[in-house]
Amino acid sequence: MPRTADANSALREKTRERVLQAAVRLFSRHGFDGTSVRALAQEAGIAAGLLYAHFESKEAVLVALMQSSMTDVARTLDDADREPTARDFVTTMLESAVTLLDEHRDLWRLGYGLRHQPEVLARLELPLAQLMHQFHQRLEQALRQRGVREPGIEALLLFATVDGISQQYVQHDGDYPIAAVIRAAASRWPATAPSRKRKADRP
Amino acid sequence: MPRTADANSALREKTRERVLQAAVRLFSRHGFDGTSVRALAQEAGIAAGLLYAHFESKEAVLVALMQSSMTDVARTLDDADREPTARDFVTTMLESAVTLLDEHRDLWRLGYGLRHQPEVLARLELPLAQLMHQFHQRLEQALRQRGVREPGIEALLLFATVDGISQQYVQHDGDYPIAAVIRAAASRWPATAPSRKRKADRP
Amino acid sequence: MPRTADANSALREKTRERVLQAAVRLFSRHGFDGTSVRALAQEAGIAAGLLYAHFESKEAVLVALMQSSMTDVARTLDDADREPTARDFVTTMLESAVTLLDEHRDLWRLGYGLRHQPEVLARLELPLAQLMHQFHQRLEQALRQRGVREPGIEALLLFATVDGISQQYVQHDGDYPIAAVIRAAASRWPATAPSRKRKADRP
Amino acid sequence: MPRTADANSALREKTRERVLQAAVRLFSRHGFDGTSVRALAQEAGIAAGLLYAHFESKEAVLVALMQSSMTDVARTLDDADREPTARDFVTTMLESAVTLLDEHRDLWRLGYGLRHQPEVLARLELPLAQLMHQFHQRLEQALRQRGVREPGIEALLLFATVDGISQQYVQHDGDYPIAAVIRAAASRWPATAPSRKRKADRP
DNA sequence: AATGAATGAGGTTTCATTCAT
DNA sequence: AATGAATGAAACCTCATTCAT
Repeated sequence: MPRTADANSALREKTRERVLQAAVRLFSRHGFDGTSVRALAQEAGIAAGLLYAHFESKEAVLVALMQSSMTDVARTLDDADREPTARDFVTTMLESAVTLLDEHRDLWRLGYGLRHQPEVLARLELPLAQLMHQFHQRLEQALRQRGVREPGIEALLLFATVDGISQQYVQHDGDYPIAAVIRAAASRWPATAPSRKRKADRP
Repeated sequence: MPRTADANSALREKTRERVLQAAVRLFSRHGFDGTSVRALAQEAGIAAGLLYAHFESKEAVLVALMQSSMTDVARTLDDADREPTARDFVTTMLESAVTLLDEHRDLWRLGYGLRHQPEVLARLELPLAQLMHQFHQRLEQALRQRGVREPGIEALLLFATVDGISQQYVQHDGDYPIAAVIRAAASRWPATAPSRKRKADRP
Repeated sequence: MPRTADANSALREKTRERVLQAAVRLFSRHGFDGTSVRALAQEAGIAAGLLYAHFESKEAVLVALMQSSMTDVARTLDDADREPTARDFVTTMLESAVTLLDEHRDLWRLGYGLRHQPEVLARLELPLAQLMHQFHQRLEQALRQRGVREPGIEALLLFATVDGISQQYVQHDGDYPIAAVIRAAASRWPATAPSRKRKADRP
Repeated sequence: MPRTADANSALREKTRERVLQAAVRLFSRHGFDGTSVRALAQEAGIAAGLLYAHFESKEAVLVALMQSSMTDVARTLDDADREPTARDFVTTMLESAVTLLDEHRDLWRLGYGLRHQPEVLARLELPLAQLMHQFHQRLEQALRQRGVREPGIEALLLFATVDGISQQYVQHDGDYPIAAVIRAAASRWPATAPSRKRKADRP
């Protein structure tokens, strides 16, 4: 009689997870092309062939990885959106980003490396541009609601700042005075809540 | 009968240049591993074998490329250093960076892609960390001289901001309100010159 | 509690049969190497591993198939042997062959494909040459008994003709005027029964 | 300075030819799938990689082979078409076929093996059905001109006979009384030239 | 009897690099 | 300086087969 369906399912999940974890580690260090499937399988502790029972191709592993990273992004905004003032918003967003980076440092390093290769991105069919657009929209809206003038431009600047700080933080790998930098960055934004006018309460 | 030494030398230089230009284009689009020597030679209009008369290896082409990009960075600082106030310093540095990016967009894309792969960087023997350290030192010094408090932290923030804006600018490929973003970014920095105290004129 | 031995045995037989049928279909279309065990198992509706409870290897499936086809051949001769004249003998043999081909078209296609690869045949250990020799012997004997002169040569010709017609018939897959061709082929052979002389009754 | 264009061209041609010859030998013995590219290259005396400078894929080698074999077929008909009577036509066609088979025995063995695998043929995009149709048309026309009644059916029979004899001949590899079989086969066809009526000279 | 996860050898193909000319 | 045929290592992936359950 076969293994129980449950046992099988657990087995599959475990292996899949090991592959993904090995992939983050190796891809982020040696690059996607610099990581052979054999090396990947070895790091995951499985036979090379088995990888293809879980992923269609080496590329599919990368795609799975990046997709999981893309859903993570929105969280920083969700966290920040609870703050009333622009300054707190920025602070929280940066702190949330740092938490994220601490958890998934390698995954993000990988993403940063991929971002600037259009043909590669196209092959992976990741909706990156679309995601960034949505992110910017939400940023602009958040800043407008907190009384920031020129929220479109300011959103771009904030995005760039968060992105820049994040990359520096990831790159310095430990010895980066992130708290102080966050404080300095946030101090550039107004600490006062906007006068309580929203769409709804116009006279 | 041999060509004159001069003519030969000029030919060499021309071919070398064509290879480098082809390399920026292809590496930045398809990645280093995604570009075959054959494709590179074809794009440069030469036979594959000839490439090895000019470069030791495919990797050496990449190294030559990155080195040329690294020397460029200092220019933004040189330009900015002539400005008296922090705000003008930031403005000029960003404007200078944009000029640089306009000229060498692909080269920078390539660099951004490489930056986060430690093992790859190690193989290329590029003194990236060292360069970034120097750059930070100069930034800190520049800010201190212009009366900025906590110049160490502020230098980090400025670096991150310039880096973030640059990447966004490169990535948006044309439709980025760079002037407005620069203005917004610079507006965060003091517009007044420091009281005229330099090293020399302490009592 | 175990199933009864009978039920088990019937199950085994059914599964085995399904595998064989799936194998004819797939092997004949995609070739032996072009058919994976996985695909074979799927077509048979069983798990890949189970195949090995019924056959030693993928090759063993092929061997079983070909053996079953080889025993079939003799039937055409058995059928034809009842006819008194050479012409009827040929007619019946061809008609019997057509019946066989209609029943096992794919199996024969498969066999035709294998026939000309000596090293493959050797690996399968099919006594093909031996079988063809026996077949030829019986043909020669049959023709001699029906008064055909040079029965050895004529047997070769008859064999070739039956073989050629059979392959054309299989290949045309439906639109082949087989009846007319059989008539034309048979018309080449004498329609008279031999005078009732056998070995024994020479003076 | 590069090799002369001529020298290069000769080099290429030589290598290509060696690959093709190695391919006939190996494919015909072990089958297409049973022959690895490595084995093929070794038999051809070249490095495995070089094969791909001459052929797009292993499959392309097979296609090149089969194409060359297909042009050969028409020759047997050209030869036979010079004969005035049906019997001589058949004799010459068979003799011509034998010459062909002697020259390209392995190539034809290969073809016979491929013929019955529809999906494989489809992938190779060989116009086999079309070719066989043309061949049949020419046969029918030839027989009609030589006064054979029911030339359509007779052409099919002749085709099958030639095909059958050819395969037997190839398969017996030496010890086949081909001359006698040809004589026996041809004796079935009328030895008289048709009364000299052609389309044009009807009253 | 039956399942399907797992293995690891071997398949085709690509590619950086060398070398004869 | 320049060519492109040739090499051979290594890449990705498939597959027959085994094995725990």
